[in-house]
Amino acid sequence: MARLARDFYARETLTVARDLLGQRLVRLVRGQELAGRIVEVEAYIGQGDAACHASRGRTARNAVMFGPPGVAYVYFVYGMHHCVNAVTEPAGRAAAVLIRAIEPLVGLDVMRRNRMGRTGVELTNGPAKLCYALEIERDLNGADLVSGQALWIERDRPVPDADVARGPRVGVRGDERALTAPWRLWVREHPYVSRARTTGRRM
DNA sequence: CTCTCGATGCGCT
DNA sequence: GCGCATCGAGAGA
Repeated sequence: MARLARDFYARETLTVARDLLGQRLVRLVRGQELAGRIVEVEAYIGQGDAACHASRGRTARNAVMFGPPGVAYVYFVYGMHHCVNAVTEPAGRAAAVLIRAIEPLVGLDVMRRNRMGRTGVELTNGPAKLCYALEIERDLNGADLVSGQALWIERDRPVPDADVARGPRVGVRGDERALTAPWRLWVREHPYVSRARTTGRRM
């Protein structure tokens, strides 16, 4: 399967987010391939987006968002979890797509071990869960998804418009626009989409 | 099923 | 010090 190229990521973030649905996230670890189909994403769009880590300017943590597209932005949050993004738009514009859920396709036995014996949707139905399953940690921050040998995205099965659902992002803080913008995209009715919490979530 | 709450590291104010 | 782009255990219904 063909890897997504640099120009795929260089486009407008919402377009990239929408087109990432259905594609295959691949991780190579200890010679073993782990892969899953992307079924839920969120767009974080530049310094004007109050929920985007880059909204208050460039720092050591968010630096890769300001760089070239097609690079992994991995961050550590809540003192124990990692989340992974694909950097979008031309260098200088800080934006990225958070990968929130995948459907496991390859290496389920390894993912199960990485998830302490959990199975089914619990393997990868959340942004931190999928990072545990695929062994994605901060050493992959800045990894090149286009030419790297540890993490990349392949073209798989595009999702038709009729199957794409949209809504507000999960767990974000910020201004009214950040809380209400429908920049979370997912595959409608897909079982691996993360559980939308009814509390602790602001809209 | 729903909801609450604690864990825990670190970048930023 | 504060507050997180979260998760999972535990309680209650």
